Amino acid sequence: MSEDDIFKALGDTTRRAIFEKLASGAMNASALREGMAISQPAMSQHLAVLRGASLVRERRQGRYVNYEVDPDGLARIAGWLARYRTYWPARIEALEALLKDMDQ
Amino acid sequence: MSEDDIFKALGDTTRRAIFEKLASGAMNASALREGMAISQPAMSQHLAVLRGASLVRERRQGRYVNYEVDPDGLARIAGWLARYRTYWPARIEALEALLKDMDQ
DNA sequence: ACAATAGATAAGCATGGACTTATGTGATTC
DNA sequence: GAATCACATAAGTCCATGCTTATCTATTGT
Repeated sequence: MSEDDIFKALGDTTRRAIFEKLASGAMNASALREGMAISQPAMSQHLAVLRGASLVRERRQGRYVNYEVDPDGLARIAGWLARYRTYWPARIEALEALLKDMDQ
Repeated sequence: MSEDDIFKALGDTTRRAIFEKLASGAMNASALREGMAISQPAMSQHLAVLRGASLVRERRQGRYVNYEVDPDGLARIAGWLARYRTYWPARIEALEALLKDMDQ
């Protein structure tokens, strides 16, 4: 798991779509494929890449493999982003505040 | 400028290094090359990619071109990241707090 | 034990991306 | 105005990557 792995993993639209789907709830590879014109091996390969970037983690459940968001990858991005905080525009601060409100 | 462009741009170690250098202060392409085993055309091409991702912007100054961090790209990443706030571990919140302290 | 199902892996192919050398363009200096 | 300098662009090469089809492994159900 490196910043290279993470950004490369997210540099693919399909993978970001998969990640987004997982963010709305853990599910197995077959469930992920539903409504996504993507072959079984392709999905498997994408998940492997996301796993290698610590953006996703798996949990075996019988013959199913349940996938879920791995906070580690997200944390790493946040860490990277934080280094450039000096350049964050006011708009981001506003967004942050908004999100903080929404949480409550 | 799309999320694809941004993540793809950052998926390259050399480009992240260039970006990091620029984050420590605006400079022209030649200055950027100093201490970085990279050819002039390669640098120019990397800068073009970073520009295309709104991570960097240029300002012509005579025959020099001064490059600087463009907050737009960073804002876009922050926005993307914010969508998955639910999964941010406590550690990030701590980091955020720390950075907020350091600002003062 | 056997068939079916969920998923991973292998191998091949086609495209994309990072580099190279060579050349072009626009500003500066003598 | 000719040489020089800062940078961009063109064209070619090589490796990475995302897909495909085919096959393998592991678990479940009958």
